[in-house]
Amino acid sequence: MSISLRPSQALTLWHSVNLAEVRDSAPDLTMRQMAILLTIYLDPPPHTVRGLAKHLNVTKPVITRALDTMGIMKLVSRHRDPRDRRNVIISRTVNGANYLERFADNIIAKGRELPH
Amino acid sequence: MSISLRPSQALTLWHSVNLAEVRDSAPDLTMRQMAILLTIYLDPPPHTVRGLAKHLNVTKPVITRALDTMGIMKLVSRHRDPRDRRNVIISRTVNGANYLERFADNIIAKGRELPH
DNA sequence: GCATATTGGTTCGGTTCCGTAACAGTATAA
DNA sequence: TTATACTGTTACGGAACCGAACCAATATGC
Repeated sequence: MSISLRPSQALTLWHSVNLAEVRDSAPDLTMRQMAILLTIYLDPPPHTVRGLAKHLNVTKPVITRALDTMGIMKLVSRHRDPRDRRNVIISRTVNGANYLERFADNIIAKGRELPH
Repeated sequence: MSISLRPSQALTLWHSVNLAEVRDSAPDLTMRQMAILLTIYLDPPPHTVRGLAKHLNVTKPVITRALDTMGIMKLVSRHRDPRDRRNVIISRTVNGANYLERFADNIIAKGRELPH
């Protein structure tokens, strides 16, 4: 069940969601941070630093720092892989799931309000 | 003709578009810059620095700096209002219209590919 | 055991962005 | 004319982010 948009609708949808994020100026996420968070929640685990870096086409420190920030926000959690202790497995949290649930609701609401 | 999305679809759509932006690492725009650009192209003119700052709930220098950057990228243009030379009128460019057209096409394509 | 490879993290100098405050130019009103 | 208000820009110190290079810990192959 794909969705069908006209160009002005696509831009208006993007604009509405974006504007809401910018306006309330809560400690919001960078585009990269958001991409990382969504990858963790939408793509099948396990997720590692190296894997995420390759997937997003960015360097490792970008992932490490983003995980630091989002870890403090309790949006993701990290722990060592017991089977190969070099790896760090990144996993979801209840808080992160709630955050994305609210974000999705926001997108849905803006989509519903789209003009002709 | 509003659109209807389920939460997983909303997040997948956002993720796909976001990921494409992050990946190609072209000199991409900040969330704020994107919000400004879309406001200029979607809301009726005229657009001023002060008006945009109020609309986005940010300070004036944020707008000035974003316009500097996007001016260099030729996405927007600035000129003094001849009727009140204190005002700066921000207007669209062909290059900016093309940029947003491609961006909209990207959103539409990702929406079309959405799974059930 | 020992050399090598792999993984995540940290350090470094540099760049960009931020908000506050001060500033220059323009309009308005007395 | 002169004082005041308004608009956009610039300075400034601080914070966040960037990629390259390096480091510590762990695994693998001989």
